[in-house]
Amino acid sequence: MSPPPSEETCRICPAYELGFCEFGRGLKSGSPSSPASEVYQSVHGARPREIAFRKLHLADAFPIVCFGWASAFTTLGDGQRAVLSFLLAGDAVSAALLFDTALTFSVEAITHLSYRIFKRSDLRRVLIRSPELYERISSVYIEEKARADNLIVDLGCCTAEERIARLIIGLAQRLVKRGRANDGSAAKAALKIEFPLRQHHVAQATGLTPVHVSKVLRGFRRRNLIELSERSLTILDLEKFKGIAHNR
Amino acid sequence: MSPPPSEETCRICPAYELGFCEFGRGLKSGSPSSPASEVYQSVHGARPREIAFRKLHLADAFPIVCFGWASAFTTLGDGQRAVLSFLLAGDAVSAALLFDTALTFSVEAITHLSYRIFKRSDLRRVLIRSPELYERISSVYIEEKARADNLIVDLGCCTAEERIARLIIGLAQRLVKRGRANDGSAAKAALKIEFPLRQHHVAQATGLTPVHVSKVLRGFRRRNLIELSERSLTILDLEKFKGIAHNR
DNA sequence: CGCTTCATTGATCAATCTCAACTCGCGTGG
DNA sequence: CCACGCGAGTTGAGATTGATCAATGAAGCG
Repeated sequence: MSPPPSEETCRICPAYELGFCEFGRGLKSGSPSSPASEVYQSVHGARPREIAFRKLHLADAFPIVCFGWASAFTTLGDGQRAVLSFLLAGDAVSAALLFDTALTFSVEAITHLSYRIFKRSDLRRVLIRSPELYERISSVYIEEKARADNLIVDLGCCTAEERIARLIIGLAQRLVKRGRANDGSAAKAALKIEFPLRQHHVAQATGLTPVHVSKVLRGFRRRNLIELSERSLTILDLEKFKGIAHNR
Repeated sequence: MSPPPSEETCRICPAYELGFCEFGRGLKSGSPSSPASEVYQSVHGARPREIAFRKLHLADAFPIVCFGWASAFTTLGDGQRAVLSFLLAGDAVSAALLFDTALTFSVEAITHLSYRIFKRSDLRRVLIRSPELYERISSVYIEEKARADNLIVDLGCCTAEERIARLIIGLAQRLVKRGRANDGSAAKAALKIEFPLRQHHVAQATGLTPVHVSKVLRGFRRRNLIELSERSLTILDLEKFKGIAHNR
């Protein structure tokens, strides 16, 4: 069932020409000693709905997403899933994997996915010598933690509308930062992004029911706040939409 | 209003005799070069309800709690608070402070609090040379992140009863691990811990209303699951109580 | 002694869930 | 080519959880 790891999927990786990927860019250009050559890395792929990594045990690997979307989730006793975060191209699967072999969650491909696996042991060795890489990894950790804390606040304090709006805006901002969507500042009002998430993904990430997600999204559409079709989403009125997300 | 930093509060720190504190133990004993002496650290205190650290900007500091309980929280636009975690003696305030100067949340003392502030720049320098310290800091990060992820799952999937039970059990386990409460394995059934949290703390940490927390706790007491008085909490039937927490 | 914080309790309200039925599109096997 | 099943989304009715509002009492503290 699992597809052969293919070089091909990785050629369409948006960061292919930059080096390894978003993350690995620093390895290639930055430091004088060019530590990139010391860090073994291999390419892998996964199809939609395939589990790329299972919770626990993951040997000497530090994987980074190069193309596609994935969800990091845990399964509860009754089979219910909780999504901890969505992984986009350029995201490390987990900063914790630099320090520990055990992954604390599972990863499922949402779209076709391609990722590279670096060797943790190599990476750690290089990390000590390369201040630039050290900074890069620090910022991976910091952003990861900040997003987790943010989600805690959302789940603890926000209504369904707010949670969903914040999720969407958060994803949009991450895409904009990576140049995968044009900032609303130019077109002012509208902001269009790819959006391969199903409603059940949104539900699992916001702690809501798929049924309720459907109703809230329909509400957004009826109020002409967003447009949603063909796996892409347009925020029609960015200001007003942010207003919903930042109510409190 | 802020109390003078007092050496005295720190003398009753349970880890006082071990070195600096739970965390600093490794600095003193482990490495041959005894890097402890290189790391500047100062002692501080805070009274109940005092804000020990405010969100953003915190210079060259890496603080560690030596005595007491504190809450790490963020304030929303409307003044509402969300508690991200409770800090116990031996906890670093935030692993992120090793990498970045900005604290992403505020910290309020719940009980009388004493903490030590290490210099991040010193710590980082030592960190590179000392594998033991490196491991220690790694585990701080990993546990911090695991707890955050865990809370996300709780808030996303659990009922009020489950959330509160899980919070209590989580705190009990942390105290047991530090030898601040005797594991239920001996006494089998009951487990008594210090519990300085007010119901509004529990509410902010579980995303519930203080009113509802009161009702749930009363329910626990009426069913003889817990006993709660004088700032201490006893889990009367650990098995049954865990059953409530692990329903899903 | 009076103020503030904390906890409790009941009545009512609102947000979200649950259940169920239905549609649509798509891929598969006959 | 068609029938079928499956996953995804929609919609409505009713149930439930937890929020809100309000009143009260107890405890701690200056």
